[in-house]
Amino acid sequence: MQLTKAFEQGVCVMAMLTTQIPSIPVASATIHQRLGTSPTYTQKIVRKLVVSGLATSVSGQGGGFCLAKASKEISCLDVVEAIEGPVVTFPDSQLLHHAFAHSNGLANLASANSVVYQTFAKADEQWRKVLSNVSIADIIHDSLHGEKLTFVDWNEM
Amino acid sequence: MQLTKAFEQGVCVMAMLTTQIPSIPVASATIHQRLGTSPTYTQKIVRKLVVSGLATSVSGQGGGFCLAKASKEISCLDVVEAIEGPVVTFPDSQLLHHAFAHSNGLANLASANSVVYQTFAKADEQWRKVLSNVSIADIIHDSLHGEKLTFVDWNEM
DNA sequence: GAATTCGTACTCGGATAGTGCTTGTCCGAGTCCAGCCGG
DNA sequence: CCGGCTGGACTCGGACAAGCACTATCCGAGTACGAATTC
Repeated sequence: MQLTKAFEQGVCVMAMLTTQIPSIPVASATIHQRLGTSPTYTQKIVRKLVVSGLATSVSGQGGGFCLAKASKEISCLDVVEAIEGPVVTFPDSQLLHHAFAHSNGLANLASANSVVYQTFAKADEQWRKVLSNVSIADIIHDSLHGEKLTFVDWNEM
Repeated sequence: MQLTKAFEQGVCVMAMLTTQIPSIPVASATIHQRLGTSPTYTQKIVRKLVVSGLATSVSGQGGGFCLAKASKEISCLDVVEAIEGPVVTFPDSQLLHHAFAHSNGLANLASANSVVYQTFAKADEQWRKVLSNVSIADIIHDSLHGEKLTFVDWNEM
């Protein structure tokens, strides 16, 4: 069970936007060139960040993408859910319910379905909790090992 | 991000084995008929439970599968890892590292890779912790709503 | 009547299709900016 | 001057193709048990 690689790209994009000089948007071309990824696919991923309200887009010449809010206001979980949608690990196709609904004597086993569902819901909740307590700013800060953050213009590099 | 449907089948199998009269193995045919799933694929899933030490197999006529140990000694996490293998949610293909390793001034951003990795490792750990505290016996018990567990022979039903 | 053979029922495990989601491409449409006119 | 055209650079967003992991099938091999066979 893994997140998709699209999420990994999403994290990279957020890192670029965070370290970008705030007044200058990062162009789509700049992003996929730096990441070495597919131009159009990466564009779609960035678009998800925009739709989720983590980034803003600027059309036209000199356009691109900017961070929508302070990086300390954006958690890892926000990025996960922007790219992957809501996280529900138990693939509830009601198999337990269907398997045991018509069994003599043990028909109550059918309700194991919701018991399992709720157990995984709790586990998911804990997973989300950890990620919601770590912001993009925290990630950047911890990466720099005390070095001071300097904004750059990725378009120029 | 979801577990596979194979896992859901695995849970159903464990539920059957737990409620089966301990001295009689459950035949492979019995399992896939009750679940309404693919015979051969379900067989492969059960096999994974055997390899992981959650179930035992009996060859030959009258053969089938039994629980390898008491159901209260088997956690949800055991079943997850038997079917899915170890759970690592961050798909670490070193994209962050490669993207920023050769950037002027911000090369330290490359180490964000391991920071993110460890963040997700913590989240995964919490997820596992919840599941390891819930046993198959707990699931069965909570499903029965106070009704007493009666063992049956699924082969006969 | 006991050992051997045989048949049946079952699991083991690899090779190999089918399917659906992730990944990637293409293209038309919309938007913004800058420079070029014409009044 | 300055207001409106025009072209280029860019994002928007859907339709569609490719790749890969999950799902599913098939088949040969191994194993246990019981019944028939043989001496």
